Amino acid sequence: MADTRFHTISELAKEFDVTTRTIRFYEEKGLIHPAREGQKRLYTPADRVRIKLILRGKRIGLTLAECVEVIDMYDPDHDNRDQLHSLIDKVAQRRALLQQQKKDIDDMLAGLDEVQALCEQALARGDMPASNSAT
Amino acid sequence: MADTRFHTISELAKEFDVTTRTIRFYEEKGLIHPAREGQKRLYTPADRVRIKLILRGKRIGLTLAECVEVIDMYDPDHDNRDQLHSLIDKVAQRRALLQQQKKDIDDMLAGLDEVQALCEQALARGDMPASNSAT
DNA sequence: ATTGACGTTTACGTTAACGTAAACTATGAT
DNA sequence: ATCATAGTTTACGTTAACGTAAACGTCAAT
Repeated sequence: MADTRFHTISELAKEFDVTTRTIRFYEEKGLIHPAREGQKRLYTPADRVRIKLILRGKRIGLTLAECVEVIDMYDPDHDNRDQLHSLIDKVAQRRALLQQQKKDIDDMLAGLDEVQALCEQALARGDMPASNSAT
Repeated sequence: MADTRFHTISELAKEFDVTTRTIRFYEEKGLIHPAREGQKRLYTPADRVRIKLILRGKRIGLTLAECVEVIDMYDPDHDNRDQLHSLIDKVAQRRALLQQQKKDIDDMLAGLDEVQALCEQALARGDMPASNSAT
C-alpha cells in the first residue's frame, strides 16, 4: 500500500494542473527538494505547500526567483540581528509592491466596470443594427 | 518651439522609466501607433495613456498580449450585439482573474504580517547572539 | 567642420520557464 | 513473458520581452 504521507509527482501535477515537467523543473531550480524512494520522487505535505506557494506567486506575476525570495521569508535565521533587520526591510518592500499591485488591480476593475456598464446600456437601448434579429 | 501636444520618445522613456527600445518594441508589436514627423516619432497624450495602461498591466503580471486584450475592451465596436455579448463575457472572465489575484496578494500580505511579527518579537526579546554588540 | 545629443533601422543575443522528444527503468496486471 | 503505466534522465527547441551593438541621419552649438 502507498504511503499516504507522501504524494507522487503525477498526483501533484494533477492537483495543481501543471505538468510533471514543471514540477521537476522547480526541483532542478532548487525550489523544492523531494525525498527519494530509489529513483522515484516522494513529495511531503511540506513540498506540496511550497509548490502551492510558488503557483500563488506566479499568479500575481512573480518570477520563480521572486517566489523563492518570498517563501524564504517564512523561514529566516532567527538568531541573527542583522538578518532580522534586513528581512524586515525586505518584507516592507514586498508589501509596497503588493499594495501597488492591488491598486493596479482595483484601477483595472474600475475600468472593467465602466466597460460593462457601457455594453449593457447599448444592449438595453437596442438601437444597433442587430446581427441576428430574425423576429 | 516644440509642439506641446506631442511627446518625444525619450520624454516618455524617462517619465515611465523604461528604455526607448522598450517603447519602440511596443510599437513593433502593434501596441501603439505614434505619428511621425519625417522620421521621428511623435506621441500623443492618447499614446501616452496606452503606454501607461501597458505598464500597469505588466505590473500585475500580464503579458503584452493580455495587456492589449484588456486595453481593447475600452474601445469596442458598440454596433454589434454579438461583440457586445462576447465582450461582457471577457470582462467577467478578466474580473474573476483579477479577484483571484487580489486574494493571492492578500494571502501573501497576511503571510508577511506574520513574518514581520515574528521578527519583531525576536528582536524585542533580544535573546540572540547579537552580531554587533560592542556595548 | 566637427562634436554632441537625439533620433532612426536592422539584426543578433539573452534570460526565463517551461515543451517536447528520445531512450531507459521499474512494476503490476494479464 | 509481455504489455501498459508511471517514473526517470538528458538534451535540444521555443516564446516572450526586451538588451545591445552597429551604422546611419539631423540639427544646433562651438
